[in-house]
Amino acid sequence: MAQISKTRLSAHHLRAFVNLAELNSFTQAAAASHLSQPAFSALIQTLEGELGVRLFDRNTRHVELTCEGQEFHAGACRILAEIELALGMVRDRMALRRGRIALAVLPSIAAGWLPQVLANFHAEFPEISLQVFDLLSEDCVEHVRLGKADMAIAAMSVSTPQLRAEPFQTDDFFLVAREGHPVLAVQKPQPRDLISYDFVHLSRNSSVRQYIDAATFPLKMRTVLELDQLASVMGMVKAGLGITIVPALTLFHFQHPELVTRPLQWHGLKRAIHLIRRRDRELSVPAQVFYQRLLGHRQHNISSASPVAHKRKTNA
Amino acid sequence: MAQISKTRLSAHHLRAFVNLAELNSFTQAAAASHLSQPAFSALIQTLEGELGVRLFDRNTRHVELTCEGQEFHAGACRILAEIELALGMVRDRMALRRGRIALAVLPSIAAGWLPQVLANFHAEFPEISLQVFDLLSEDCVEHVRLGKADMAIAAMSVSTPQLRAEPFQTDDFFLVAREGHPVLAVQKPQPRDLISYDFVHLSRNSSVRQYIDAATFPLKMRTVLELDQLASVMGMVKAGLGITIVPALTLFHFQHPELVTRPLQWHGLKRAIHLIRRRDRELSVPAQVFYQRLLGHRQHNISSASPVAHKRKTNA
DNA sequence: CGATCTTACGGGATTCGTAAACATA
DNA sequence: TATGTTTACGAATCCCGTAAGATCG
Repeated sequence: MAQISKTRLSAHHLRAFVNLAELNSFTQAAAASHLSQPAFSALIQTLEGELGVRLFDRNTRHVELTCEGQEFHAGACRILAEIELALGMVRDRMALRRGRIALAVLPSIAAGWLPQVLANFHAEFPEISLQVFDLLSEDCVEHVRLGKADMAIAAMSVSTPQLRAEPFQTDDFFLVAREGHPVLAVQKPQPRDLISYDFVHLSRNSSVRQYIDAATFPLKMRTVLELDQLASVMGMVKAGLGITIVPALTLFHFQHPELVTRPLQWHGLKRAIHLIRRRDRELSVPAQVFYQRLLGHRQHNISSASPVAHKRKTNA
Repeated sequence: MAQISKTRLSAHHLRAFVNLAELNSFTQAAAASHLSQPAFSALIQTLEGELGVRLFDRNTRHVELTCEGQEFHAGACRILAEIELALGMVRDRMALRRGRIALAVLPSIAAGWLPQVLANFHAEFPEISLQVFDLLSEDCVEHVRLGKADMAIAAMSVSTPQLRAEPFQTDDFFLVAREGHPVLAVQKPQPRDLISYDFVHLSRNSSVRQYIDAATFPLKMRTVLELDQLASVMGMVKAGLGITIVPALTLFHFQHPELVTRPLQWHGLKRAIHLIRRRDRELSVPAQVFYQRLLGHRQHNISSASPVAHKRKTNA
């Protein structure tokens, strides 16, 4: 019914009505409604006018619900309850007592520093359900584009009408070799220092590999093996099949007594990790808060978290 | 919570919000809400301000609910539904105050069980004025067709574009004879057991008579007298001029110590009483309530009310 | 007469519509 | 550029509080 749009019916009216129905006194109900008594009286009259029914039988000594008033009282209580409920749910969301966050992140991040951030967040807001998609960069972005994830952390930048990327952290590359490998004798190895050694690489379509190929161009590495999984690469390097180059964020794969890592400072060999969001969609309240937590952890990640874990080894 | 009294939340706001949530366009939703578009825009902003959450992600090309907005949408719909409900109930109750019901019913019903139903209804809703037309079935239907009556209870079924009939109750036929009449010696009289006795009948154009003639075909009754009024038939039977057959609903005419009634179970000898209404016109609220009362009384009428009243006599 | 509801009236906030500015595909 | 949203602003309305009036026990 279009009736309702016409009906100037507010929660205020309903609360006042219920107060009067339960207190049976204009004076008391007015006080309970934080209104002057005449204003309250007018309000009840307005309500009766809107409904077209007299809701109270009243004189100066007695106030009592009419038949229609009783009928409406039940309805008014239910309406107010529904309002409380709806408002409560919204408030809960704002207070982070409800909600859901979906993230799409690189596997290296999902397995690296993210768990700690998630754990902290979950400890603080246990009612927020969390979902993580660990995907390669392209798929991360796609998840955001399709709305499956609120935001993504990926090793690429996107700037489209739909998506917005902001720099989040940078990721330096490290040389990894088996302990005692001759390449470790070189203090600050450059591309030309490495071409004589056998390499174990990630497969040619990985973004990491493309960074490396670009940075060493036009030199050719001696690739003895290409693999898809970093864990496999680690095994091969440990077995002495060759050396490899990987980003800092993946170094946790290579934490092993027999392996040594060395930072590489080659021109252009630096991954840019971006935080990607949709332009047209505001982050949900929980996601906004989580986003702040992410930014708070960023500093640690770049300079300390991963590299620190290996300082021990690189200096060894 | 005192929160609500503070919250300036009206049905107007909710309806506007729901319109926008469902139309996904400020312009269209503003029209649907009978507001100018800027006013509508401001209204949504007010609502968002009240709740403290952004409810819509929007730009000039796209409007879409946020996560929190979806949550609130469900709540808003429920609230509006409750409002509709409460308003409807009040309006219904109001209608019951100053209403009017017009019925067209068979004389046998008007004099039989209807008075009790009317009396109960009138006690419950004294402000409703009642009108009863006691007419033969055809005229009952005609009164409904012409709008003179809200509904009819008649011994016929009609199914036209205008009228709708629904089965209401069935009406068995009874043999009536003066006490000591030889026909009473027969236990379960069939048509052939009756043709040797004199009959007092209703006139040939009455629907009751047509039922009887059809059920006894091709046998011929020995009709000594035809009358228009059941009361007259009763007098004749009591005087010993003959026996007769009448529907159960009319038996109250024959409650007399000198008369005996016997149920007849002949094939096809059973009146179907229908409740007839116009298809194009919804029953008024009072009429709807009365209709419910009718249905409530129906069971009694069929199996107990009339027959029970005569069990005493038939067993005598 | 006294407690309580209703009416009268002025100030202040809210809401509306028109017109112009702004944004995005 | 064209469509659609937001901002600006004046006018009408609504709402509230104070003060006076009316009513019933």
